[in-house]
Amino acid sequence: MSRCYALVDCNSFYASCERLFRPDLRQRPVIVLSNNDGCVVSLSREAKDLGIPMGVPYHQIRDWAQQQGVAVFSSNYALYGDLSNRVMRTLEQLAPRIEIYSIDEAFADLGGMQRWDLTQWGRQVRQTVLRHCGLPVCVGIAPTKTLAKLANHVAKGQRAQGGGVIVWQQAAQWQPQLAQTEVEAIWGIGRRLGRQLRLLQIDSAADLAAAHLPTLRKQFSVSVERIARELNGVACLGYAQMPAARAQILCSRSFGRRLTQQQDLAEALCHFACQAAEKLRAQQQRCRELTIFIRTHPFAASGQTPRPAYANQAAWRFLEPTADSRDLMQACHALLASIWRPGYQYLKAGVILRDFYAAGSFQPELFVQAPPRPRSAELMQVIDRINRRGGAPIRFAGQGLDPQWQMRREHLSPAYTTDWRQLPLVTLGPCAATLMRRSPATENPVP
DNA sequence: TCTGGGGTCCTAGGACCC
DNA sequence: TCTGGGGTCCTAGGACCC
Repeated sequence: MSRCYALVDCNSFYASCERLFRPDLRQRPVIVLSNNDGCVVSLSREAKDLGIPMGVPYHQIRDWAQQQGVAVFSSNYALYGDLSNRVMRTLEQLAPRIEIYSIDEAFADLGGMQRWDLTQWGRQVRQTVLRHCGLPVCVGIAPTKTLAKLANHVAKGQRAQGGGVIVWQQAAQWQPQLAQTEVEAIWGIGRRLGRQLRLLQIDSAADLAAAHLPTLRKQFSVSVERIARELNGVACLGYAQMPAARAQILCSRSFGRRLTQQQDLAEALCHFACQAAEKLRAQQQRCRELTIFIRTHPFAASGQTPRPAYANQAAWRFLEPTADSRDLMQACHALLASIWRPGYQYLKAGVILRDFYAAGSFQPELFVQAPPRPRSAELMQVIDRINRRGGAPIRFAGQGLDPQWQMRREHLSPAYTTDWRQLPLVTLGPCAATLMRRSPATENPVP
């Protein structure tokens, strides 16, 4: 049976989320910043039209953006994560099965639905998600994931004409588009590969589709060969309904300000370790390896006022797999002591967990068994349950009481959908409903 | 002063084994 | 004249994605 994939992708996802509870921003340019208010990572249509580039450091455009009346937001992952869930639950009702690919997009498996009016199906998806979640999406449908991605990209460009849905079932439908698509615009071809492909006169998606497959594999990799096949309608990328358990878990942050004390770094690392442990337990696993890394500013040595730069990492192997936050924190302390160097201004640190085992699946060596922590699993379970409920979380003293490394989020919007205290208020006027929200500072409703 | 965080997949090369 | 070869496993690093 031939395959058929739909890619459903939210338009300007973070910016759209911010706008959802701020109808006053509906026609205004909106941008969302990365952690620490570093770079621009999401732009509304109006902000793109102003020419703000994706990924630009915010400080480079701050004053200008203010003059242009751009609404600026810090990343609010509590809000985006919750709205993403609502979108995915909605899609599950509209498709036989979906594969969640990222926070704002999902593939739907439409195999067996080829005789349907797929354009009509795509329109229904757009309408339903808009009605249930208030978020605009575009839909691309094609026989392979790579083509569905491209169809979605085209649909985004055409949505002004009332479209937003592109369906390709025959090669004649997608071939004209391949000729117009730059090779770097293909899913899986980045800047580096693009440059190398262009050296071989492969400039467009059509060129890649027509390229000699064994040469592609030899000169690049099997991944590039697969992309070329997919552009010809031959599905190489399978469908994964269940998200595979993560093979590694990484928790890291750039700090809101530089850290110079070992104790502050230790607290940050312990905090990341506890976050990572929570994710590990959520996927019912234990890990045998923990890596920490610390580093100064990457541009420290080359900046205007050069500072000494330092980066290092170290790994710990547990005798037996563990998911106990206390084991991970102990390892963090030991590892930090081995790579800590005084006299540097540290900007970033992180914890990586690897080498996972399901509980009970590990054969310990006969004579080297770690002394078990009594009732470890039960304790962690209770902590996770309490922390999932929201409100004040349970934390370990090692995470610190007054973190010195909190990130900068000067433009954070309320947690409209995940915190009772920040719920938006709606007051009904004589003619129209006006959306209100509480000001966190005063608890008074403000428009 | 100011440049994110969290992932995956693939390959090359070294260690080790028989 | 001339030092085996083939296989597996692991890790580091590169490239990509959102």
